Amino acid sequence: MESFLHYLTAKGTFTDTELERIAAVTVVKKLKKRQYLLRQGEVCRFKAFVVSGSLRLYRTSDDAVEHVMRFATENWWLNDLESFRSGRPAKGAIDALEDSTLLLWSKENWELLKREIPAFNALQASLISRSLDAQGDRLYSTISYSAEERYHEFLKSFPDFYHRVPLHMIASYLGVSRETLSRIRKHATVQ
Amino acid sequence: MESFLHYLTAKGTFTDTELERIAAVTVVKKLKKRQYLLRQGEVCRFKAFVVSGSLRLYRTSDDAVEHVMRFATENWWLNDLESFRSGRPAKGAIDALEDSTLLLWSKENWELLKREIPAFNALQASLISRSLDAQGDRLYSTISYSAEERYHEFLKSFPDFYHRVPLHMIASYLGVSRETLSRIRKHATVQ
DNA sequence: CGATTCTTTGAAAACAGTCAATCTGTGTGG
DNA sequence: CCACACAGATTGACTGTTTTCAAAGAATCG
Repeated sequence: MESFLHYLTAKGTFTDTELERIAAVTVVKKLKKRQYLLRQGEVCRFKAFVVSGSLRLYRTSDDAVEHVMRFATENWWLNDLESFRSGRPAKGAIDALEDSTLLLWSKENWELLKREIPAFNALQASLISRSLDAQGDRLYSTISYSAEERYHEFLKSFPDFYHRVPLHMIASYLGVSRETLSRIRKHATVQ
Repeated sequence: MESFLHYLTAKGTFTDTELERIAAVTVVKKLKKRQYLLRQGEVCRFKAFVVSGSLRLYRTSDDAVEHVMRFATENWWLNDLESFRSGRPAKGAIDALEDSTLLLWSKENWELLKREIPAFNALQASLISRSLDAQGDRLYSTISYSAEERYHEFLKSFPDFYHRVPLHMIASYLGVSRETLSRIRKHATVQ
């Protein structure tokens, strides 16, 4: 909770009353490694903020292969945006890669905070825009770069994931098989 | 302009005064095929709405290959979002695929409309969220499906693009070479 | 320790990219 | 109106990359 309040004050201007108001409606949730926060097909009724640990959002295709859409660690937001917004069943599932501590807000409280606290509303708008930019860049790199280049870009962007996330999930995130990523990595270290 | 007012009233609730206010600050722009609306490196200072015609937003990689990020036709919005928001040089360029008619708003007027007209603000927020969802789905399909599956999905989503957009640009959008797409298409029609 | 998860490796097959040539249709200028 | 140029699409032959399948080797955890 501490760290979240630091995060908020770093990202926007909030009065103490506003911070209390926000704190009053946040719920702390702890997840063990491999526990689900959201299952595919459920409606996503929350916004989550990662205090510690790491999680992934992934989709499962018809042939039962899991495809990682995003990772999230300390100070990242995470939910199934489309399901949260529309109330439709989530296309993705969310589970924990490590034991994690999260802060959750119900959709009702989230809307309330957006309405009542201008800086909160501005923050979330800016988060959405930045997600869109980031996802645009990722899309560009998947249609433009080779698997090897994407892997190195990934490591540059998220250096600590190398240790915290299993290789086969990074492969899945990059859209290549784990065998291919294993070989790419071998190449890189030999040089 | 007519069609845009129809679009607006279909998407939200606007009073006549609001519609006039919006109309008062929109600029009509016509582009010939192959003309640029935005060049890579320029700052994108406008939002555009496509009344007729079609355009593409693309990035050029170091090896001088063009990669189509998106297409836009009638009733689509288009700009370089990141540059528009941040004021940084655009990573993408925009040009016309056909002779096109657009409506433009300067950043100042756009912000003004968002501030003054709640329904306008709501509309643009919803557009951003939907873009994010759509781009998420596209990302999923690029990391999950084969080129052939993606091509058919593309045709299902945008049937008229088949006639209006050159094949090599669809290939670029899908992240495959034009030769590969040519062969995929041949396969499909033979069956 | 035993079980599970994760990573690596090899070999074959499928797939996609490159290069070069050709073919097609469109539109422009003479 | 024709000829020519040009943009776009296709094809073949070849190369290179990635997947798949199967097996085995680490690492981690209870």
